[in-house]
Amino acid sequence: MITPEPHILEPMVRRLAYRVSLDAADREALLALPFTVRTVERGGYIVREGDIATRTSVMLSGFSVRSKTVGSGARQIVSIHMRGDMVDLQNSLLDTADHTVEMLTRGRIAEIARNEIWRIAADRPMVARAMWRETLVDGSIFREWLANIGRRDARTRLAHLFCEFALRLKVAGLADAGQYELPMTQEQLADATGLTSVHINRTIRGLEADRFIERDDPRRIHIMDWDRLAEVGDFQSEYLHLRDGDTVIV
Amino acid sequence: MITPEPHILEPMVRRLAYRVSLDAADREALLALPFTVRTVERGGYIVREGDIATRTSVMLSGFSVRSKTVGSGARQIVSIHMRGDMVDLQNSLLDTADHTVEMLTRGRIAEIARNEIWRIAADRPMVARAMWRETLVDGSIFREWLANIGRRDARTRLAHLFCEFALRLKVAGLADAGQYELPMTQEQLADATGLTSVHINRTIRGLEADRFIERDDPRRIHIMDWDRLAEVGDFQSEYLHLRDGDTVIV
DNA sequence: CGTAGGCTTGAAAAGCGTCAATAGGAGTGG
DNA sequence: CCACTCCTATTGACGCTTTTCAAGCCTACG
Repeated sequence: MITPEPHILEPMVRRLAYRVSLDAADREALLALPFTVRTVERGGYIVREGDIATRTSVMLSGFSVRSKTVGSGARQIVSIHMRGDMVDLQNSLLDTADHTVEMLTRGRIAEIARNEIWRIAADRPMVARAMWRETLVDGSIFREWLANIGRRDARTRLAHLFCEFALRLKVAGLADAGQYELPMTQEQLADATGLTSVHINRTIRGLEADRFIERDDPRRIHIMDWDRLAEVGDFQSEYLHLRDGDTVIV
Repeated sequence: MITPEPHILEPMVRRLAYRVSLDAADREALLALPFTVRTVERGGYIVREGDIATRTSVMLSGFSVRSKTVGSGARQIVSIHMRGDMVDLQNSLLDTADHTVEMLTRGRIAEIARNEIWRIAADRPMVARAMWRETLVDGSIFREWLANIGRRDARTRLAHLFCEFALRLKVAGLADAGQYELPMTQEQLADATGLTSVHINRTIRGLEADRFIERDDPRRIHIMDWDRLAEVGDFQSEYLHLRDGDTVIV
């Protein structure tokens, strides 16, 4: 018996169909999009500040971050991307990229020309709707991050990020139970939370000391008790706009 | 001679046509959208967290802010809206609002049913494109705010906000030279920048002492020298995606 | 087996928050 | 028109969270 090879763009279709119902023709049209696959090393760039946007990149594997650099040289990570995310849908209508997208780990991306995206959006209303929805969820996450960085202390901020990670990984099918491998260094966690790596270290160790999480290896997070972690992280999953079953970790 | 009464939705059309070219038919279709006008008092709500989104509100006059409240009770303002902004385009595809929109000043809004927005977007590709672009610019501003709050110190953060305000007011035709009336209290500025009102006060006074700005009345900001303020605020206007002529204050 | 990147920890400093008190102005009711 | 209240702005004193600077350690990898 032969299992048919899954289509490379399958993660994108799965994502778009997550909360908008796409019919067979929609799915077929999506899978028929012309694309090129590229493997990018850890630290490699998908988009650089100032680039002219000509294509959208779909994450197939690995993790990437979108970041901005301020005048002092400090960096702020504004979003984290994983399998299924369409990384540059955001910028497809704007002239030049105002940020950088960089791989956190080695991974593969599928690049789709911008005009192909526009064409399918014009032809297939439900696909347009699904993509539109993705960007709105993105915006919702940006707003939550603003609240997180602007108004929560270090412990809450970090616990919140760990919760978000857990759910998004679960939805992307990349982690199951309450444990996962963090794809970020403590310095990157610092850039994502608006803290310093030293303070991230102390805060992680504090969460560990108080048994919210456990780590065998510095990057492997075990969530001891989802409810407790969500509480200390002031985490409510609504902003991720997930399906009901996906809003908690068992 | 009679000057024809300008149409109430004119500010919205002007905004949408700002960087996407809309033809006469597009404009007509936009102006033909059914709407209801509502005057909202200072402190009144346009959207409340948990509301089910059924309509989009176009700001006709006055100012509003979008905010989220965290567990500790602290509030984070995530965006500021003025004439021409379509406040709820963001949430039109998502189930329930994950934030609140509140008037900073008395003002008028035009409410348009969500399905009307969808209809015109489906019928008129360039209108869809213009609205899509608006939400992308919104996202770009969220990202800049994340960098601002996460990685800049209080003085830079506040100066940056003052610069953004100056340009947006100018583009909306609400302020001309380098001076404007701030529609926000210092406490609201604090909620927008992730600081406290006490520290905002000290920071404003510092900017004043060093002659970046002048104030006769606590709310009236005079920008002494745009280049200096932009420098201290680490402000580069690209993220607002304005037309070339609109990127500086005379 | 040496080097580099990431993690960890200590000590001290700085920026920003908290608490508290005062003052001015706008609106309100008598 | 005055007394009263509420809201906003302002300032001082103090304290705490987070940063900065610095050093040591571990592990992966060439």
